[in-house]
Amino acid sequence: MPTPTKENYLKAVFFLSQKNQQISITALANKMRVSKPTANNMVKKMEQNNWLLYEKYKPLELTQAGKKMGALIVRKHRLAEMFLAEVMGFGWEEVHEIAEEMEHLKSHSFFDRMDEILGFPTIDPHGSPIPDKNGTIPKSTYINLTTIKAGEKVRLCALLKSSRDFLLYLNKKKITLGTEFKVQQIERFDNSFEIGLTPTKTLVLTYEVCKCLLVLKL
Amino acid sequence: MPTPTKENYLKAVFFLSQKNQQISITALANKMRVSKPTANNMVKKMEQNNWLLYEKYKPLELTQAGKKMGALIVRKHRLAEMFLAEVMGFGWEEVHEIAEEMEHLKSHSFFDRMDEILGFPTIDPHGSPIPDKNGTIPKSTYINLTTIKAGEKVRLCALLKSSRDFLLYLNKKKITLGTEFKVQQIERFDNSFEIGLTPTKTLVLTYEVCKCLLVLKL
DNA sequence: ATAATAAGTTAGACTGGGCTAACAATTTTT
DNA sequence: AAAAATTGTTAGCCCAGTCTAACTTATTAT
Repeated sequence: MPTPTKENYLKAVFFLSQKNQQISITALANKMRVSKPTANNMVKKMEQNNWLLYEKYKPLELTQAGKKMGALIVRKHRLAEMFLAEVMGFGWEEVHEIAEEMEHLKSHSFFDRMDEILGFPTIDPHGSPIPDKNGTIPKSTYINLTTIKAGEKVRLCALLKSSRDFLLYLNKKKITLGTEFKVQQIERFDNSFEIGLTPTKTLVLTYEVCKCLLVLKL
Repeated sequence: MPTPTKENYLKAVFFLSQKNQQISITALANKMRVSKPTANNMVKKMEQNNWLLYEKYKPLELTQAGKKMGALIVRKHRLAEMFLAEVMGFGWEEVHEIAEEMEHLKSHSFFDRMDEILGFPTIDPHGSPIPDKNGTIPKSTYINLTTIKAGEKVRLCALLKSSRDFLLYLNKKKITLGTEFKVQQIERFDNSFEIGLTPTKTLVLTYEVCKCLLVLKL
């Protein structure tokens, strides 16, 4: 039985390996906010657990078993988030922190029941995919708002960032998943986007914000 | 922040002090299934945390703070059980094990929301009282089935034991909280109770079983 | 009152998860 | 190619939570 601590390391490697293909011990230490020797030490244990492969000065690489375990932890996290939002009425800015604790619960039936109650959801409240029971992650076809040309209409489908501040910003602007809008103009100087939510309501989004929004063209 | 381990020790002392007024280190060690030195060691730490008072060879005594903390863990446990049963549809024989994990979650808002959704329940699925937010436990007025005389009618209100086997036994006999019945006869030899659930359906309960049933006279 | 039993304690060891300080190995920069 | 910066490792320490073996102190029984 992996401890919550080990699960968190595994999750960290899992997420890092989804973006940076190169994961160093140092990167892991930074992500986990521990010292390098601590990360080093843990990597050796994870290797013994057969979760990953590691050779000195080479990038960490998850094994198949490691990838699956990582995905299953993410599954628990996202199912919990969805349950908290949909069934318990929490806001999308509140669910992450609670799910961070819940993802370490061992009871399978608890998560299975949540899954069932939710109708086997495929995305969490931030639009992130929920891995299935085998650890397979549905491939998303969403595209980044920054790739959209002026004049096009889109629907917001997911976020690349789910920090509390960002989510509260979106709340303030009344932007939720499913919100549809038209890119009216893209400012040359700063790459900011002027978007039209309704015929009368327009909004300016900085490039920083746009980078975090995943949409589908309508 | 107390660790789950410390919380479990506290809970153990809390429960033992509700029955046996005399709680020894040995009793705690047995309850926690650890060695005596381990229990001894932990008691010293709990003393430093101001959860209890202890003098060599004298019984452990919880402080006010310790009692409150213990009650609040029990509160989390029982709220969770109630939520699992009422909202998520788990059977009363399934909830304990899951709640055993959930009681260590730190998120206050999570438990507050459960409480709200459940309509601020005062008992859990086994009829045990749910301590309030101050750690106060509603005093129950239920009486033991064994004190009932033949001929009286009662309603089952709580259980003194919630082991899986016992709960499955009650399921099989179709006995739930709220079930009403009449004590038809008490057998001299073995103190077994013959009870009438409906005019046509009677059942024999051993004394062992009766000891675990708390009822109200009708 | 003494012997037997039970309860509590001490000492020393182990694992998991952390740390710092110092050093070694590899890359990068110049 | 040499110097500088980065990355990884070792050694030694810490705390939490656990153990066993051996010992001390009470309690109970005779």
